[in-house]
Amino acid sequence: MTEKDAPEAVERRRGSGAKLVYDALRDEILDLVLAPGSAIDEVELAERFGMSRTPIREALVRLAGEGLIETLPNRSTLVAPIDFLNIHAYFDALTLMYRVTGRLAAEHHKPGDIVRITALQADFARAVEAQDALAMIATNAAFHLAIAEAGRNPYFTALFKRLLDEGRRILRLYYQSYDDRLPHRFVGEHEEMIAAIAARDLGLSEQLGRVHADQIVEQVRKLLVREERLDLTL
Amino acid sequence: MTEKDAPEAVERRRGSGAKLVYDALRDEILDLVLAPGSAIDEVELAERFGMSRTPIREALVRLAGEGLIETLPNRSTLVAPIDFLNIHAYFDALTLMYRVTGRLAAEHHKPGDIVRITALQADFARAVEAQDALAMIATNAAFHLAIAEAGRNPYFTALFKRLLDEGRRILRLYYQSYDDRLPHRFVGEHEEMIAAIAARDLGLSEQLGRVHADQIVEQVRKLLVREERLDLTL
DNA sequence: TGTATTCTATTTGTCGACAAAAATTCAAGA
DNA sequence: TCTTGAATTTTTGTCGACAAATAGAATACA
Repeated sequence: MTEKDAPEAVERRRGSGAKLVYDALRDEILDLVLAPGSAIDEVELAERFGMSRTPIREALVRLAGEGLIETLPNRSTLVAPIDFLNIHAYFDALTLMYRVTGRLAAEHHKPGDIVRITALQADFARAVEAQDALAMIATNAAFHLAIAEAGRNPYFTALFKRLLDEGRRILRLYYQSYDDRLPHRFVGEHEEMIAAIAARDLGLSEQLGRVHADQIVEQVRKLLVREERLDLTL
Repeated sequence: MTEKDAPEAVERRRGSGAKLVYDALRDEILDLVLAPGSAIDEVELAERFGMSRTPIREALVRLAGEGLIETLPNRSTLVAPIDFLNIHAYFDALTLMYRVTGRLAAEHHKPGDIVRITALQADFARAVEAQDALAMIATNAAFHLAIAEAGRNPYFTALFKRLLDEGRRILRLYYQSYDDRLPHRFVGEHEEMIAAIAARDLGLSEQLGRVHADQIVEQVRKLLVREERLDLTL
């Protein structure tokens, strides 16, 4: 039961190793448990998960493919830094995906979709009530991803998923100093979005997506400006 | 020099193995040298490239991350089939990316960009003159990717790259039976796009992107209808 | 003849080991 | 003390081997 050199090692089905490590590392990166820019030690991970380096490396290759880590050839691999220089490009892409997925969801959603989306929205509302920042971030991303999936365009869904992932790291900074009125506003906006999608109002769904995105962008922008000022005064 | 069991094996720098295999397989998949849906044999590839299965597997993991192959756990890995059921989603995404990258290129391009884009357009024009279908496809994709890069949004560029890649396989079918007037029309449209981008006319650039996309979508759609009819008459 | 079951063969996922490359330490000389 | 260069340690990329999982062949049974 107690193995000092393999804390998370358990009996697993063959073939599940890489996925296990991938999921664990992904969450730790997105929740900022692993600091952006910090080094990743393959051997350490192998010991921690109680497996050889082979499945660890497979997980790292997959993470690198999604831009969550960076591998320097023959040298260390790092947790991808948050690129504040390209933050404008990020906001552009995020806003467009909010609009597009909103519109497509209104166009292509099927009966079960609204049920799923509503359930995830309830999860988000609960997290807001409980003031659980990590849960807010995760449930918010799940909610918007469900809308994207209702739009039934895997290309947009994949990009949006990547953007929401990257956003989890930024929001993790944001929610550390959040104004607690804002999440409540998001709850209301989410409900408007669901109604517009259910009513198959393409234009309104897209517009609400844009408004919602602008809301978030504006808040993060304020946060960044404040951070910059803090940097300057140090 | 002659090694019967490792045709492509040569002295390489350490660390280049996976990339070599990745590039080679990627080209063979996109040029339809490897048939969509066909199985991939790791051992065979290892022998062909004269290396062990480890770097081969790394290349396969990366290709799977980009959706170019599909891995069935504990079973074979196959070249990703062309998904004609989702072709509508593909066209939607492609059209939007043509528009967005056109607009952003007009907004953010820097001096060197126009030079690069013009050079790639010249390559495309040459391929059209030479009636070299494979070259047309490759240079066309490179041209549009250069426009995307001038737009300086890595998220859009990455999605567009993936779409253009996937498109290479579809166009490979298309150009087997192409009407030779069409590529010439594309040459003219490309030149209009360059002019609009250089003039920093955001609206026109976006509109030309849309027109260009519609052009391609319409042609591929016609092709698909024809193929369907052929299927029915068999 | 058709179906179920055991056996065999192929293929995949994982492992431990080794060598190349880089990072680090240490020593020598200015 | 600082720089240069050699020696050592650490870390990565690759390899060959083995075992689990599956597919296919062979056999038994109805």
